[in-house]
Parts: sequence; structure tokens; C-alpha cells
Amino acid sequence: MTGSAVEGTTRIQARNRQAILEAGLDVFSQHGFRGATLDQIAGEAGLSKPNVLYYFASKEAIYAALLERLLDTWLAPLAALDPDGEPEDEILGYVRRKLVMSRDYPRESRLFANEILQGAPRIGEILGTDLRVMVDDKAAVIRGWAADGKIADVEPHHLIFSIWALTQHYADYDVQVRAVLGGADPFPQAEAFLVHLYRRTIAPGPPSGRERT
Amino acid sequence: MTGSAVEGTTRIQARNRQAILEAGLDVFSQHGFRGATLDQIAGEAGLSKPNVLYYFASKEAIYAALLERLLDTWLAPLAALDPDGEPEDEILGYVRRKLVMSRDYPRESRLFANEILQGAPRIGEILGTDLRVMVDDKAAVIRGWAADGKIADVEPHHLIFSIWALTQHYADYDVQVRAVLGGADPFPQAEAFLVHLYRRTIAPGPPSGRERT
DNA sequence: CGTGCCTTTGACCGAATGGTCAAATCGGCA
DNA sequence: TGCCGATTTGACCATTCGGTCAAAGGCACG
Repeated sequence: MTGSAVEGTTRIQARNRQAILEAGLDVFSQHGFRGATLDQIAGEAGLSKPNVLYYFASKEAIYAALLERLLDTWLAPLAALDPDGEPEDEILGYVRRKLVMSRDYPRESRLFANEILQGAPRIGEILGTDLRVMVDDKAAVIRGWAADGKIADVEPHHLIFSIWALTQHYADYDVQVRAVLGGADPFPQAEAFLVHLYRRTIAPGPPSGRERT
Repeated sequence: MTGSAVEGTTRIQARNRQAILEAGLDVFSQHGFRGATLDQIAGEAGLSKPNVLYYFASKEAIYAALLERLLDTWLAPLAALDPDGEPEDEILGYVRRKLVMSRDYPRESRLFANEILQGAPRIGEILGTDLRVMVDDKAAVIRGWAADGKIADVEPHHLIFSIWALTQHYADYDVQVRAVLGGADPFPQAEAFLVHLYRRTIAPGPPSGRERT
């Protein structure tokens, strides 16, 4: 062995754990926790079922590991929203980062969607505490921008929800989007549309599009 | 028996079939097809498992019946978009109708979401044919409005996607929305926000919010 | 009140599920 | 090369799964 006795992470351990998580992400994101089977995960990872359980104590443990790894990176784009930046740049930057995540990590988005659809039994508490704190924090920033007249007076929470909904839609409903559009890559057009939509939505001015005479 | 020999739908048949579909909607919308179990559906419907299979040939048949019943009503709001109406009224009306459906039929929205997340194995073909035809049709209408300068020049397909994403988000991610917002009913604020967003997005004028000098 | 069909269910089946365990194999180091 | 822990697996287990079936129960009508 190479590593020390305390830090017991062999090369082969890292590789197999990674393969299991990769396979688990595939299966869980498509069928949810209850719909996924260990045999399927093992098969996709190229390991036998007992071998999978040698690296993870249970099906639940694989799922938990995936969720934990996900939550870390999932909120990073929102955390990067800078209170001292230019409002429009900050919000459009957030939209772009989230859209790129939907394009590059669609399975992670679907895994999250599945967990929420099931009622968030495992991450419900985190949603009501950690997530809520961060969203409230960023919402306050956005509210400040609105109060200063730098952007339109929109409800910040729903603005954030809308960014989640619009960007994750291109990951979660990818099959539907491509079925309707045909074969072409939806993301370039999606980005152009979302930039238009958010420039218009947050531009300072009267609350509605029907301009006053 | 009361009904004729040909029209064999007893009162009790209608009641039990309805109870099974109701229970199936609950379970399938939460756990997806593979994650749902007949025992759970039977228990929730107040019937024994063999009795459930007396009314539906298989688990698959219950799921199929739900999907078929869903597809009929799911696209009705889009079909109601009137090419001869006032563009802003038509689009905002569509948004409102879809939002009401998310509020009143969240389980149906989640059932649909689950099917799409699984890769739409059962309705994939419909998406690429019937749905696509209808969306293309409505997209042409919207494109015409844009060409006439009645609304902004937005890509119509992505405009429709955005309406789906924003409205269904309040059904599919209801748990998350409520966890972040607290106990209050999100829908009144959601409607106000969406009306603002779409008024701004489709208002005629320059493509972006950064006004020219 | 009895007959015939609709409805319900207990018992059961084979397959798949998550998980266990002891034994076999592997891989690196002395 | 031989050793020892890390790794892998075949066999197995209890439970749950979707589904079957024959028998029992219920209901409306003559």
C-alpha cells in the first residue's frame, strides 16, 4: 500500500467509488431513489453487487453521498452573486452560470428534481434552513438594488425561483425540449432568449410593460 | 344491474376505478413508475391488491390510463391561445391558465415531470408528433405577432418553454418554494411576478433592456 | 328467496429486491 | 517468493415485487 494507515484511500478505492457514484447518478437521476436498483447501479459501474456494497454500506448511502456532493456545488452560482457588482451583470451572470450547469450537469439537475418531487424527504430540512438563509440573503441584496432604482421593483424570491425554473428546465425537460425543437442544440437560442427576458424583466422603470402615455 | 349489457359501467365500477386512479396519481407522481408499488396504490385506494388488478390489468395499465387522461387536459390551455386575440392578453391568459393548473393540479404536473425525467419512454413519440405540431402552430402565430410589431421579437418556442418552466415550477418544486418562502401561499405573488415578467418580455420595442442613447 | 353475475379476497407463485457472509483472489511490499 | 491486508465474488437469505387463481361474498332482479 502507498497511503498512510490513517488516510486509507487507495487508488483502486478512489476509482471504484467514483465509478459507483457515476453509475448511481445515472440511475437515480432517471428513476428516483425507489425506482433505482443496486443491480442496475452495479452493472453500470462494472462491479458485482456485493462489491458495490463493499464500498458503500447501502443503496441509501450511495444516494446520500450523491446528494451531499451535489448540494455543495449546486448553490455555488448563487453564492457567487456579488452585492457590490453591477446589478444587471450580476443577475445575467447568475442566469448564465445556471444555464451552463444545466447544459454540463443535467443528471445532477434531474437528481435534484427527483428528490424534490418525492417531497425532499432527505434534504427538506436543509432547504428550510441553509438554502433559505442564502436565498433570503441574496433576496435582500436584490431588494436593495430595486430600492436604489437600479433595477425594476420585482419580488426577489420569485426572481430567483424564475432563474432556477428557466435554467433547470433545459436539463430536467431536455427530452421534451428536443422533441419539440428537433435535433438542434437548444442552448444557444435558450441563452439569447433568457438574456432578453431578464434584461427586460429587471430593467428599471414602471412596473409593467404597458407604458404610460 | 341497471345499465345495459353493452354499456357495462356500474356505479361501483366507476367509483373504484376512480379511487384507483386517484391513488395511482398520488403514488406515481411522487415516486415515478418504477418507484411506485401496487400495494401502496391498493392501500391508498382502500382496496386489496387483487381487487385493484380486477379493475386494471396491470400496474402499467393504471399508469397508462393516468397519462392518457393527463395529456388530454394538459395541452388545453395552449390550444386555447387565440390567433385573433390581443397578443398580450392571449399570452398572459395562457400564463395565468397554466399557473392555475399548477396550483389546482400539482400532482398531474409532477406525474408529467416524472415521466419526462425518466426519458419519456411512454409519451416520447407523442411529444415529437402531436405536441410538436401544436407548438409549431402556436409558435407561428407568435412569430406573426412579432413580425407585425405587436410584440417583441422573441423566439416563440423558447417563449412557450419559459411559460411551461415558470408555471410548472410552482407545482413540481412546491416543497422547495414553500421551504424558502415559509408558510405563506406563493401563488398570488407568483402571478404578480409572472405578469410583470411577461409584460416586460413581450412588450414591443428594442430587443434588449439596455436602451439606446 | 333463489339464481346468476359482479365483486372481493386469501393463498399462493416466480422473480427481483436489498443485503450478508465466508471463501477465494489479488496486489504490493519485504 | 511468500506474506497479509485489500478486494472480489458465488451462494445465500428474508422480504417485497407484480401478478394469478379458485373460492367466497354480495347484490339486483325475477
